[in-house]
Amino acid sequence: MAVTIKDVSARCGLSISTVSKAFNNYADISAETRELVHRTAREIGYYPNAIARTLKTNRSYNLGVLFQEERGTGLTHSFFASVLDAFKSECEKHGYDITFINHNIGWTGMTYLEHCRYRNVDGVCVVCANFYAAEVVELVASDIPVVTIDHAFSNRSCVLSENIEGMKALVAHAAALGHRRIAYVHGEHASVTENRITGFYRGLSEHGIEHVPEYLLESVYDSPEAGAEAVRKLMALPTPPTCILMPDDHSALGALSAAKELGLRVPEDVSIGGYDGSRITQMTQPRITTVVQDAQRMGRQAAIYLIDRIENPRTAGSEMGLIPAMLQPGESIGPVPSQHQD
Amino acid sequence: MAVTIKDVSARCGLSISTVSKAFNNYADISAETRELVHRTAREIGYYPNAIARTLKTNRSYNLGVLFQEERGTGLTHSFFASVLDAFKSECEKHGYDITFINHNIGWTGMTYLEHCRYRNVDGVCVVCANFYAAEVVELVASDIPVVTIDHAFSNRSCVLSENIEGMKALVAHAAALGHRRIAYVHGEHASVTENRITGFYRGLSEHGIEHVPEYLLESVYDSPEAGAEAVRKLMALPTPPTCILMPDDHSALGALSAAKELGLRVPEDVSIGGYDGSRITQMTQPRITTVVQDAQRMGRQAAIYLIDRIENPRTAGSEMGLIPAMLQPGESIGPVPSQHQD
DNA sequence: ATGTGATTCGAAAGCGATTTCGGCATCGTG
DNA sequence: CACGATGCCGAAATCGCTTTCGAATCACAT
Repeated sequence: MAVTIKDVSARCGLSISTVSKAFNNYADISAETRELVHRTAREIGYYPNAIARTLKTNRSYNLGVLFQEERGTGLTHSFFASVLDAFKSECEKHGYDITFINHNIGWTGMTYLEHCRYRNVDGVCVVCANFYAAEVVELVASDIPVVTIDHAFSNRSCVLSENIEGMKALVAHAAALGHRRIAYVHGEHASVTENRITGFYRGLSEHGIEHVPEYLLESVYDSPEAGAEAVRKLMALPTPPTCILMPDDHSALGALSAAKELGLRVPEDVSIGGYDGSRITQMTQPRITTVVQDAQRMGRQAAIYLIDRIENPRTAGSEMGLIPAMLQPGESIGPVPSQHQD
Repeated sequence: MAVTIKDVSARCGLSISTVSKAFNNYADISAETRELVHRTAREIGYYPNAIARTLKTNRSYNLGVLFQEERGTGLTHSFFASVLDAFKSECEKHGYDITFINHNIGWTGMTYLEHCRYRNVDGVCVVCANFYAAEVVELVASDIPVVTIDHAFSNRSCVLSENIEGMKALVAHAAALGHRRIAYVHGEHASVTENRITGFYRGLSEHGIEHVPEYLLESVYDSPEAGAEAVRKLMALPTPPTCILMPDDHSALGALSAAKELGLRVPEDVSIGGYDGSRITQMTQPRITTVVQDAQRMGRQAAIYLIDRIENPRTAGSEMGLIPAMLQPGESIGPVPSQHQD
């Protein structure tokens, strides 16, 4: 069915080896024969079969992408979808395809690492997984080139969003508008979360605001419902916060609707902050004040690091890309209500 | 580096063939040796290499996914991301991995079909492409099993959302609330669009509403900005509509903010309808009345059809899955304002 | 003993490519 | 004219696995 190298060799009366070498730009092929080979290849629609080539060369031009699976939201998470999209585009530019890595393929109980070997991927991008899981650690510690996003392993390349600075900027913005009772609803345990909490603390102290333990609440990323619940709890405190920073934009949406249920106007009665900078923040009323993470750049950078590591195993070291996050003021964080100023 | 079948054969003193046959459940292997092979395989961490197996059997257990690329929004489109997510999960259950198919891989100008052959995919799911493009037609007409989503080719399996019924239900909902000046802002040319327009017309006529040409406007899917612009145009008409149905939920968001800019309350002054049933519709104020498309089920069904076709090439015919869409009432479509009733 | 059938295993070819190494012209040079 | 150098190409091994077909063994009936 498919046209193979044999067809090309037969058609131009050359050996298989010669055709192969013509395709791989070997020096011992004359310009004319190289031209002949390429021409006839084009005529009969020949492309070297990636599978056969991989078997022989051990280079698949295929990259693995590891997405979290414990929670359902893999691809549907807009931030990670953007990262993946950019990663994919950049990979394609360099001739790499991508495949998802998982650990429940078929009946077999393959680990992530085993799945990678099974498919012969040249490298893996760990996008959003539980970085503390044994299986992930095993993969990262293996000889397969790895790049991680939003988590740093020693001796491996990674791309990080500037979470500390981003969070500090958000707190500074709120403080500049007079807020001193600032609450932070954070997501689950992860590097990202730790860094944002650090940024939150630093932001507070830089503006001489002392931290109230009740104002730090754990919630779940990307869950409007959990976000709404957190807001209800906070507003039920004896002295509720005047500004609530949420783990992400979807949670902020949940916060907005919780506020409405409570009869509170945003930002007149309470201010709400988001994180991520997803498109929806610009379409809500009020527009959500958020911190934009440059997902496109993160995905692109990850691809560049990974491919560099694959193609230049000696020279390429483990790089760490810090991608700046930018405050995007909306209307959901406003001046502190006067009766609340202290 | 990697452990091969040879290692297993050496370790248990059996030939390579025997090990292979033990793994593939051949009948001429005794229960004891089969057990021995599996045990030692487990001990030294052996998994058959997918690449080598593919080369020999011409079955890659790899499925291609074709996403639109002309516009940037591939993975970031929430509806398609959901479809893909479900497709992926179902495939993994059956032991298939998935790879993205595109036509600008590296420097080579491969067509979609060539890319599929290059990677030896067992089948392809065309999710959101320009179904009229020559390249796509070529792929669909080839011998590679194909399933399409939201577009039907003769003699190929497909999964369709019930767009006509969905749209009719939406119109009926608006009509029941007294609306007779109903506008429809539709997306670009595509089967989906045609069907929804058909549903729109039918809905109107079923309720004895005559169609006003100015009330049918073309916009772009998933573009709040374009949606907002369409709303501005509609509301500038001599007799503006009382209810505007948008191509999707994101566009509906754009419509909401356009209405706000115009000083119109939703739904008191004008009603807005969405489509898709994405999560955000439940978190806006007002909540958006929309039609839920069961993206999960669509993706799952596509995977089932495709794998069936691959694994049972004789018996499996070309199936057509119609997935019902369901009206999800929110608050953005309300009763017609009294001064507008005619 | 011999033949028969069932059971279990191994040798070897081959999937489509890459890559080493050697062969054969051709050519310049002493 | 001989000889080594150079340029160009092909034979064959190989990657890790599947699968056909024949061989070996054993039991059992003849």
